[in-house]
Amino acid sequence: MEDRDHSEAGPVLGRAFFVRSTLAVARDLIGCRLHVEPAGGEPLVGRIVETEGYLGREDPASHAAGGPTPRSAIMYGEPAIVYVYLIYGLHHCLNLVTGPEGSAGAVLIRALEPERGRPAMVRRCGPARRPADRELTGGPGRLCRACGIDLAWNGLPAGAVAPPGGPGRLWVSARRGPEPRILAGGRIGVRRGGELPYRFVDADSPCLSRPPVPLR
DNA sequence: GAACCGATTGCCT
DNA sequence: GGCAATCGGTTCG
Repeated sequence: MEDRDHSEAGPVLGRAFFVRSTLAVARDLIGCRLHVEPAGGEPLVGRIVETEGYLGREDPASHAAGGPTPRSAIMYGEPAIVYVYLIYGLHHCLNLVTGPEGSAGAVLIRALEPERGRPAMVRRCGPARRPADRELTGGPGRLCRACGIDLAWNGLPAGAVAPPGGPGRLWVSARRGPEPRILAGGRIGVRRGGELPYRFVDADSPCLSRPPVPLR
């Protein structure tokens, strides 16, 4: 079947998917779909096209480097938990905890292709008239803004029922459709550990925050 | 307590 | 290409 309908969501990915090695999860998330249902808002779906793996204690670029702190403790916990932090006092970044408890791995979701709820994303974007997809969800801060993700989402289990009074719910569904052309390259914006090939992109996506960074 | 910093973005020259 | 914005977390005294 060449023209299958890919609009139907694949199975929801659970603990078994996220408990694997951080880099395997980061790579396999490319082409999967992120579903976000903010409390009282409309459902949003985006195709994941850019991720970065952050290993645990031994990864100098990770918040988990050098042992747990109050902020990074969540990375040392169970996989499939949402880790959100504020960067530069301005932007939020969405991560999913990976690997077995104690390994402190996480995958940063860096870019999406909007598939559902685009008008709501544009509304959160502010006064810009006709933003391109890349301006909406191409970049970790941008995609959080588009989806309404902030610190209130920190600690939420992906796939769980929305807790009363909580920010909403969020989950990831398995890849459907053609196999993406996945490229690995250097991570963006990190001071130490940037030369490691821990960033994964769908090479054919127009929504990447930056082009693939080749490693020499 | 105070100082410093960052897994970013948008606007400036 | 440069750089300011802005604040929670971390570190240091």
